[in-house]
Amino acid sequence: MITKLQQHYSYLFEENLLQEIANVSIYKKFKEDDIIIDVNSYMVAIPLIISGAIKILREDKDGDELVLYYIEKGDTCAMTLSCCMGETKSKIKAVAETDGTLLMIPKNKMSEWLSKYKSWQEYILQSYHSRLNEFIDAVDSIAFLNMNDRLLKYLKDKAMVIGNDVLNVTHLQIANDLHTSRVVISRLLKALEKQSKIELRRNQIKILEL
DNA sequence: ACATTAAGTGATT
DNA sequence: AATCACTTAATGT
Repeated sequence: MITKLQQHYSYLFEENLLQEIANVSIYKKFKEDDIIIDVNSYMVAIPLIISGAIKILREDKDGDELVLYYIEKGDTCAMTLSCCMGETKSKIKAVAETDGTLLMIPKNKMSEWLSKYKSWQEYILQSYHSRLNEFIDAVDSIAFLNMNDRLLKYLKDKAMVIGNDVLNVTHLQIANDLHTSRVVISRLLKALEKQSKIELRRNQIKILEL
């Protein structure tokens, strides 16, 4: 496992820290659509993603969802970090976008390393920084962008995290992620197809140019 | 052949 | 942009 760590994280962390991570963390595999973190769950460990992608979404009391952003290898979940610090419940839900693997780091270690390792401290800070930016983007797209632009961003993000421009999703799934109705998505997608930006098939969308 | 699910469309608010 | 009502197309049993 230490070798896998070195492959993906050696550019981020010093050798001692890598070794310590390897010693205390738990290696986990996850499959597409697995729920990594659910709302209102207490965090006992923070995830460090080795491979695959996870989407972070907000869920209201009716179970309506809204995708905030994606995290990939080398990322961690800033929400979890803040939950670990404050002993609060998770306010978000994390669902696996693809199959992948991650490390769970016990939360007591995470604060211990903050003072012990400079690289860890920088990583956590930088992680907060980038998540906050993505969060602002998400807010922007809801507040200022029309549905068409949100859909474009969604398709782009999705293609990027799975590293493929053929997406296997239904219009209904997209509608749920963007918190709108299927009919709206179908119409917008149809319009995009007419502009030769995408190609539509059942359960599949191929991205030509965005 | 029939049922189910995904997608397309016009009309209305 | 959302909702309704309805049609059409694809897919599974």
